[in-house]
Amino acid sequence: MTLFWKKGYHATSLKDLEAALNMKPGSIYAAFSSKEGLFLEALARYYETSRGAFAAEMAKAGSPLEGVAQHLRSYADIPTDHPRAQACMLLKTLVDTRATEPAIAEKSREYLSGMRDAMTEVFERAIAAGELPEDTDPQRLARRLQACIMALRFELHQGTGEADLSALAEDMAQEFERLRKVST
Amino acid sequence: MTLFWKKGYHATSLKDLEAALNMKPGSIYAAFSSKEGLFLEALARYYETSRGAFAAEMAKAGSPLEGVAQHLRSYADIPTDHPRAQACMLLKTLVDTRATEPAIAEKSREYLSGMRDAMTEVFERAIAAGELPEDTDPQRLARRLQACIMALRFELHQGTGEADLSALAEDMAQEFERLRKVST
DNA sequence: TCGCGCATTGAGCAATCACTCAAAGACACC
DNA sequence: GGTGTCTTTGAGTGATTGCTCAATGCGCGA
Repeated sequence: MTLFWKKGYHATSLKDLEAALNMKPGSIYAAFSSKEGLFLEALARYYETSRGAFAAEMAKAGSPLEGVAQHLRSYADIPTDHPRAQACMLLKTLVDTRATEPAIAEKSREYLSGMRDAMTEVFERAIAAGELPEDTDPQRLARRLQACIMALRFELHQGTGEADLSALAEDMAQEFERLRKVST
Repeated sequence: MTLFWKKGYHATSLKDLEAALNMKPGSIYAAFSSKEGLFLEALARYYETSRGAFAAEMAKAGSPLEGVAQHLRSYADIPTDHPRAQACMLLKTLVDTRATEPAIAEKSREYLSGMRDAMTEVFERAIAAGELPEDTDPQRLARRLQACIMALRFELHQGTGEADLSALAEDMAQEFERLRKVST
């Protein structure tokens, strides 16, 4: 997964995979049936761990909106040489495969939508808890949050310095905090 | 340029390029010396026309901040089947080549920084015109604007429907309009 | 110890990759 | 028409691609 994430589907060769998995081609094909099959399993693993980690982070937070703001700010703390300091694998994959590998691209879209669902739930909880007004559209906010996360991760990918990155994360976090209903 | 933009550096083969340019391999190498050379020229063209178009759009707008908001909203009007209805070529390139083609990745970063400079100028004009407070940081706003544009274009890439897209663009546009200094 | 079922091996497949170069063609000037 | 210069041509280069399969190794019950 790490290798595919770093190099992308097209730029990763079977030679690379043999070395990374310490398996010979025959074994790889016995287990995954094709490069595409192996990639799809790596992508599924990425999706599941990402979604799980997001849910866990939200559960730990003091409130839904606090969790969102905290999550956005957390991207500023990732060191530039960390393996997570690059674009979201779902974004990379969709960009890499949309024109050439429709099956993989479709899965990416599906997973992106799944992540958005997890975000929608957070905003629904915020509404239920009275943190956001009743007439808030949670799906719309989820898309906005996802847009922020994609952009932040792409900044990581670019290698943007910590100061600029935390300024951007701060702006985004405040954008969501400003939505908080003034307690009545 | 269109072909490279659509398929990316790795997924575009010389065969594809021969067909698109209607040139035989020999002529291509006489003119561009390598696939990388040809790609870099395509990327330079993308950068120059993008930057030019952005500057022209800003010049036409009633005020700097109006221009920014209008530009963001304009992404919602791009039809899904349009060639521009995909991620920014600079983003795609950086994502595609960071791990494998350092020279190309570096050029992408340079161009992204150049685009950000153009955006910084717009916010500087907004400050000079009294549209934004004197203590505003134009570079910080530029990075925020670029983040929004990257995210919007990636939504286009995903194939997000017009309704969701214009809702997102609207949220982003208002975010910048809200910065406007209340006239004193 | 033997035989059986299953996983692993890695040389090698056809296809494709980016790229080269000797030969033919195109064009301007006299 | 002839000559010199520059461009275009496309078959062919070796390397690499994703992938196959007969041969071998291994673990386990009898």
